[in-house]
Amino acid sequence: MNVPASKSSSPEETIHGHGLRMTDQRRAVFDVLMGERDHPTAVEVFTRVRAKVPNISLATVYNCLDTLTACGLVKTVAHERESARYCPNLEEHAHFFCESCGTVSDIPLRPRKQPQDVWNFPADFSISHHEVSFGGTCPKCAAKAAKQNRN
Amino acid sequence: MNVPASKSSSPEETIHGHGLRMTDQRRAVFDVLMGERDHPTAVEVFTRVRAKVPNISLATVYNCLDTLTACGLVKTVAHERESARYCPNLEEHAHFFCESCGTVSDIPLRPRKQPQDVWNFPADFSISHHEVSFGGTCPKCAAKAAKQNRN
DNA sequence: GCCTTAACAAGAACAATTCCAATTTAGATT
DNA sequence: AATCTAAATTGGAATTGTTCTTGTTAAGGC
Repeated sequence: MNVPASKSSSPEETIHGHGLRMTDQRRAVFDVLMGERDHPTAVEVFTRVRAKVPNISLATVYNCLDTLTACGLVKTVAHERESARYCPNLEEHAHFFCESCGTVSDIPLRPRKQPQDVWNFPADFSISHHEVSFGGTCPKCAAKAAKQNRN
Repeated sequence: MNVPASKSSSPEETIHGHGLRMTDQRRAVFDVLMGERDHPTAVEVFTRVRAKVPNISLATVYNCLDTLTACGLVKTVAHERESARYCPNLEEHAHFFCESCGTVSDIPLRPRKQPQDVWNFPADFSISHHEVSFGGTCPKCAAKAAKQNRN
């Protein structure tokens, strides 16, 4: 269960490639994530999906998120033990959490760079994945704060 | 509550500098973390501390860990929504989680390097902190696996 | 159209952490 | 040294986010 979803194939194909079915619920959960790419929590996905699939249960949302993640269509984002968030951006990237407004932004990796350029791994560590999250103030909130201070 | 503990001063001084007291419990929790620097969870700290302070409660361990963290004597380590771990290494560093044996290793930042060298932040993001965690196989487990494969 | 298995729904269970109210303690003040 | 006050600790209850369980529904191959 670690086959990356090739960007060309549809989510249906990817899911079928894992021997699983594309159901209304999975489709709706995926569409919600693709529709508003703001890194919602499971509960946020749940409330949004209900607009389309009114009888879906929270357990099913969790199941769908898990299977989408297992198929490599979605990434799970963890930050400081807050509730998990979900992200359909499959490019390598880090996350920035604005402490003032709570928004989460994707931060792309620079081309041809890798974490080992900055962190000094003793020899023979074999890295299979990394999760990088930043906290601070986003440009919007920084601007707002600057305006306040001017008065 | 964001004054870094200067390395020269004792934990007592640092705690007093925050207007707080050094109690037996806080001392014991701190000593446990300094004694075996393996990134224990709160419950692991709890069981270890009980050897010294048999009546300490788990709630107090959580309280102590919080105050030590607030005073900058200890860092909280989060990884993929597992239980929090605690670390008395105040140098800037990332963490490596071995998926095979579960050990956590500190990975130092290279001198004069910073995360922005690798991740491409749009202008005006003001970063106040970052948390970086890697998953993979540690040298010990890699060696073990290689040995197995040789047979 | 039937049958097997995957997927779903609803709620119970769970684990980690936080909260709360009552008691104890540290240490400043007399 | 006794007293006082705020801070710290305790134990248990409560909360939160997530997973598990059991019965029901629905796909898709035959």
